[in-house]
Amino acid sequence: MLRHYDELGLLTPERVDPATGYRGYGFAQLAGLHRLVALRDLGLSLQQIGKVLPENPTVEQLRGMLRLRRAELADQLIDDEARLRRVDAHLRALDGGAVVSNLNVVVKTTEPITVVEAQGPADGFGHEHIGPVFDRLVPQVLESLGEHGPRLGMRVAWYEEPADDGSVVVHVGFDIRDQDCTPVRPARLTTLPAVRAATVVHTGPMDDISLVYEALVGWIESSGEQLAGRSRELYHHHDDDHPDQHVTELQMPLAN
Amino acid sequence: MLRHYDELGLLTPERVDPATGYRGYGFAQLAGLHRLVALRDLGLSLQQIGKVLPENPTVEQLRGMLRLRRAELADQLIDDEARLRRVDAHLRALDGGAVVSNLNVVVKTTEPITVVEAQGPADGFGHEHIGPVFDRLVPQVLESLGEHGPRLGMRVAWYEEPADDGSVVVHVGFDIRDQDCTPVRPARLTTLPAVRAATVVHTGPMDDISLVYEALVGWIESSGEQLAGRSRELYHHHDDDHPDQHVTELQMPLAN
DNA sequence: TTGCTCCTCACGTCACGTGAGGTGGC
DNA sequence: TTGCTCCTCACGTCACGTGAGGTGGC
Repeated sequence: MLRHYDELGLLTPERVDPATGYRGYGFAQLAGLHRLVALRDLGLSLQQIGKVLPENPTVEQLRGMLRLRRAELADQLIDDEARLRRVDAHLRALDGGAVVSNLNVVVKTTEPITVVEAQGPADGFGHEHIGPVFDRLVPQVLESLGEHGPRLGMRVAWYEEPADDGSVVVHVGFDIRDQDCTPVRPARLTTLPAVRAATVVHTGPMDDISLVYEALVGWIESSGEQLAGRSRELYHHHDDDHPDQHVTELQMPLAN
Repeated sequence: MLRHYDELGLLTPERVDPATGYRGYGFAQLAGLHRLVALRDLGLSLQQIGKVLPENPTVEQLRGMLRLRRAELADQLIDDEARLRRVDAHLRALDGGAVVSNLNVVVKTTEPITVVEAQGPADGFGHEHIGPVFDRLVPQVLESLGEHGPRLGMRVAWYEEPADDGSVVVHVGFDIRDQDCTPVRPARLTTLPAVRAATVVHTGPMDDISLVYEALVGWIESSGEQLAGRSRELYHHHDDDHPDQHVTELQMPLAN
């Protein structure tokens, strides 16, 4: 440690034997070392310490550095508390005998997505209700673009708040990246904003998706997070001939 | 990031172009990447992740790994909270217009010290009371060792709880490291146990020491720590001809 | 022919810890 | 002569990020 501090010029030995190179420290240096260690124990980097150690700095400089450090520590505490709750959420999910493959919930901030979309009502959330509505809406979107439409990317779906009778308004669209596009009639352009969301990637047929929904909702509750807004489904890869290879991402927006 | 994971064998591309070396990933790999990222976000190392990623591990293994991580995180939270309080204590000391040179309080666990010591009463804590008692006790210790005593190290002093009239029992001794020694009569062998303590190094005459005491007590209070046991004074370097070069360390034991 | 994307090294980050190989004074 | 302490490189840690220099396909 002392060799390291010598090398960085933070604590130069009082004397160095010219023949052997032995470092010799004086009693007067103990206070300097002590201060160095004190600052290091606050989590300051040696570079920062180097700035305030020798040229005795103003109280204002010290205060500024400590305030900065205070803010960093406070942020880190918040992050680590959230991390701890996420670990707990995974542990509880394991104890609950996870139905869906576990340990794959990621909290992330999504990118905004611009989609051409159409909407329509369904009688409920079940696959049997939603599937036919998709089959009706998707052609609507494609037709709205005419001959020279943009190249369509990933399919995306989301749902409005369900009515009292359980019916929901379904939205289906396609990512168009940054291409220009002016869809007609029922179809329209929508930009899904960036959100912080709990996300899961589901591989397999859509029949299972309700289990994934349940698991994700349970995970969010036990992680101390709060749902804020409607879920999104991203169809990264859907080949109708191989439903077991479907790759779907579920995103549930979180408060904050 | 993907290159790094490929190199570590955590996520091998589905296909690599033999001519160009271009990495190609399949949709089926998205779930694996997602799980990897999920585990990384919990703060697990890539090495740990490597152990549970491919060979699908038992729930017990996963639970063990998460429990371990949980404990690490909890410890880290406690440490960081204490660190934050220390930063705050320094900030408050700065605002209070620190009398003694600041930012040099270190919380550390001391080594045990074995000393030959003698004790005697003083009328109070002031330098004027303590000084003469030292002058009387030190020769007592030296005489107790006879001709071939151990080589004496650093001088150490500590104090018993003061009586109602303000008088205190003063202890003075010398570090004998690991040498054997059988002192006679009033002097005796004492081992000061290892303690967690808030410590300050004071450079200069002992007249100032009461200010250092005050500052240290204030710092401890505002750092959220608690005093536990009597202070110690370590006289690292005392040359009577140069009192301004005295190097004294003050140690105040803390709870925990 | 010009961009563009992706490739492979190789080095930097942060605060040391840990050998390897060597040496002066007891 | 044998230990002992201290010395100087040099490399490893951890998860990538960042150039430098190069290349195949549009």
